[in-house]
Amino acid sequence: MNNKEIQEERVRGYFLDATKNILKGEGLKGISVRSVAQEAGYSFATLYNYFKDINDLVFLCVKDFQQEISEFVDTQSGKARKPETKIAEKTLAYIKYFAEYPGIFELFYLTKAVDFNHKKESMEIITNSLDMICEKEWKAFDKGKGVTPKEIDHMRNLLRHTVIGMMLLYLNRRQPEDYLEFVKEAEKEINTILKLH
Amino acid sequence: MNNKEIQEERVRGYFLDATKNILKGEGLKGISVRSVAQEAGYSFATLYNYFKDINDLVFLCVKDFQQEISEFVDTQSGKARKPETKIAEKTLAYIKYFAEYPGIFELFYLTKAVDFNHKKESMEIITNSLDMICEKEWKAFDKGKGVTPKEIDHMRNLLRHTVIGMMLLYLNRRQPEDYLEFVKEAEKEINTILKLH
DNA sequence: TAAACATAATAAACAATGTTCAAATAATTA
DNA sequence: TAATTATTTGAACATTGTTTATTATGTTTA
Repeated sequence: MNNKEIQEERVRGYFLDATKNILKGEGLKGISVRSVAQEAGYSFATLYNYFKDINDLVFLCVKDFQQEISEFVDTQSGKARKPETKIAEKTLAYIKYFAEYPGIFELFYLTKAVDFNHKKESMEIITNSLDMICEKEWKAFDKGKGVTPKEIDHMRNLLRHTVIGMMLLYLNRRQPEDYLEFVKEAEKEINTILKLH
Repeated sequence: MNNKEIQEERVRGYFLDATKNILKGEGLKGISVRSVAQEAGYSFATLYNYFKDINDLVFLCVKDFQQEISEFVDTQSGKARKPETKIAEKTLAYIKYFAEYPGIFELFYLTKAVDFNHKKESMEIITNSLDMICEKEWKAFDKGKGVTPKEIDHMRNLLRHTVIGMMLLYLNRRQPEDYLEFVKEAEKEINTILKLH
């Protein structure tokens, strides 16, 4: 990478950081060509020298956020016991992350697919987001006797759908209204799906 | 209701119908003050004589759509057998409705709560949408022996969350890509939750 | 009937948004 | 230093939601 590329990459980073800050704070409603550029310290027109459009910039954040979520989940979940228990812990941490940053949930799950245009990579990161977080544990679960791979596949799908549905209703429809109640309900549903008691 | 009120109600109806048509066709992206007014046959400014703003108008559609969904589900689901079977059938029909009209899913579940402003009624219709559709069957289920009310409550929550999560991923993230596969997966998850085999 | 009034519909105007492009500025090179 | 290249930017345009003053229409009253 030559000097020019290094410098370009730096400027791109300023815009990316600005976008991430706004998303974590105000969410998508705070994002505009002008607000991002101001936060980055450039004119709004400069943005178009480094990114195709504002969507392009927003969806480039997906990768970084998935990384951040992964790290957050690791700090939250305890030391290894049964894989199912670990999956339950990680999934709950996953939920708590999005409850803290609703703007990132919005970006991951509530933006329309058509806005992604040709950002197939970001799309796939999101689709597999939770599964990737628990990848190791699902594999370990698979090795343990008594559950067929098909059943595990089914559990993983069910878990993903339930978690996303719960978050959607809580973050977008205020149901349940109370955070603690939300977490309690989430624990209960996760445990049911994973057959933990 | 005097003549004036009747006529006002009629004009409101024209705008409402226009909005519903656009939502069923193009979805929220097709909605604008100008497009709705054009479809209704009025100037865009006229809209503000009858509705607070464009959001007001859009959220007034919720009630009508919930009614329409309810009727659709009734035509789709067969004659009564076990309540659980009926719930499964109705839930699948519910899913199929939204798969046909993604714009209405968008309106029901993907719009931000803050946009609802003071439209608490629309909000509650949505929150209880699926539960209302299957209300009778859940009650019948409750009367059948062998399942506690608490367990039923839990099943209802789990079903709601899973269904919404599935629809979100299919309609917003194209996962699974294929409609038939989506329906098959939905059936499987619904049956698991309702303990049907 | 004609003037005064009330109501309904609208056009004009404004602010905020995304985007493009030519001009201005900064950096590099001969 | 002058010329060239690269980067940054302001001006401009289209589209959006919303407000407000004006027009058009119908009704009431002197």
